[in-house]
Amino acid sequence: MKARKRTRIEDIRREELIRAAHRVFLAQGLAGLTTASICAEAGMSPGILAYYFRGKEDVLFQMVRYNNRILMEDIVHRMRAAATPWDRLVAIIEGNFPAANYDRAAANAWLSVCAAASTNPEYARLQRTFYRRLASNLASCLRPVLTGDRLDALILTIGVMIDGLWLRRASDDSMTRERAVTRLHDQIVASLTPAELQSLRQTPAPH
Amino acid sequence: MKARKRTRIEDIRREELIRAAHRVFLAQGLAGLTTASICAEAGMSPGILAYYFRGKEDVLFQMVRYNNRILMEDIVHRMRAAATPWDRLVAIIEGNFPAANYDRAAANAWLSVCAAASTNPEYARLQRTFYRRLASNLASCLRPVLTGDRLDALILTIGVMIDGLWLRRASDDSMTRERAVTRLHDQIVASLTPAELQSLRQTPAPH
DNA sequence: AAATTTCTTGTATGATTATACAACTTTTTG
DNA sequence: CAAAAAGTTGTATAATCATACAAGAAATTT
Repeated sequence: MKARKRTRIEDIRREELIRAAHRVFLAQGLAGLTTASICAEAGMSPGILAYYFRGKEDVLFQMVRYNNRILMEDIVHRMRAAATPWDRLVAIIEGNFPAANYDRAAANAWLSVCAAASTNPEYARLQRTFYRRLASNLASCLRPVLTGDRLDALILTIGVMIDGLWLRRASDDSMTRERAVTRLHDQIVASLTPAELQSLRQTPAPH
Repeated sequence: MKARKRTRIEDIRREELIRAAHRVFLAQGLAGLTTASICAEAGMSPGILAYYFRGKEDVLFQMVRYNNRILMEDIVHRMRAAATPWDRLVAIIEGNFPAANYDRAAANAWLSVCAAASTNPEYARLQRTFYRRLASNLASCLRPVLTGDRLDALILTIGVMIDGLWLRRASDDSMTRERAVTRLHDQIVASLTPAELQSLRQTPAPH
């Protein structure tokens, strides 16, 4: 009983703080995240952070994990609702450009994590995990029609273009979500033969 | 005589400081750039910076302009040495992945500027100028065989992939320069018909 | 309800860092 | 060479911010 209750409150506060950090993150990137700004967003006193976390870095890291997790869960959810491999592919693309979020601020947030990954091995590991999952999701859609080098190549191109389109968003307001999704969409269509494409659109999705 | 001499020393110091800032930048990204680190790298006292610049932001901004300028000059130089439009295209690609520089640190540097662009309109303007020049260089290679939407689409894909491949480099050491260049190269080949490709390889470069 | 544990607050401390500036040195001018 | 101007130094100052912590409030236990 004692251990249960303590654990529950601890978990609640930790999650509140992580979610508050995440809101600040999406609005201002890693640079806007100060101990004070996180606690203020959560409606708590600045001292509380040290009580529930080892320090600011601890919150930041868990917040980025949280960010990647909800992104990935959303994508998996979209994929489950898709009937064909092609629809699953579209689900991945649209999930990587959330309608409510494709803006300068979110681009900044994403880029600041990528920049951190080049310095901090823990963040780099997180990013690689994210890319591995993306690659695995893409492979599950494309394997019916592609194998070997062509499969690897298209997976890399798609992943790289997703990042590149986010990066472009950081400085170019004319890069709308629609433009990004369409460009990626068309590029994939152009990378497949009509027969391959038709096969993706007709075969039902696996399990 | 008086004005000449003063201007000369001013220009020398300014350039020394900008170049010093650029070395720190390539090694540590924008985050590593403190007034002290710049001046130490230049072998000067920390106070000197305020004498020749309005402040730290002033140096940083001019340093990024310097960075973009030498990058673009290198690309133009490579393009001049190319005989066919195809070779000019390869020159652009290779110029965007300088052999000596495609590493984690440089990726961090580049990303930190892109992240800054999402917050700071001046940096955003700089980036857009850079992309516009890249697009114009690509167009000069591709216009012999492509027009309209297909031209625009390929230009966007190439630009976006360059950035995406840099971004991937930040967290993935297995993303070598060769892999990046090859992927981009192959993607362009796959986006053109054999006839278009042959035309690019045979037609001599304009002027 | 008293004692104890858990939780929360606000502030103090120390580190980092941009900037201003007074003092000093070197170069230029007359 | 003396005076003035230009260039350079090192430090003082003030701002920002992460972290530690003492003190107090709330909840739980006995």
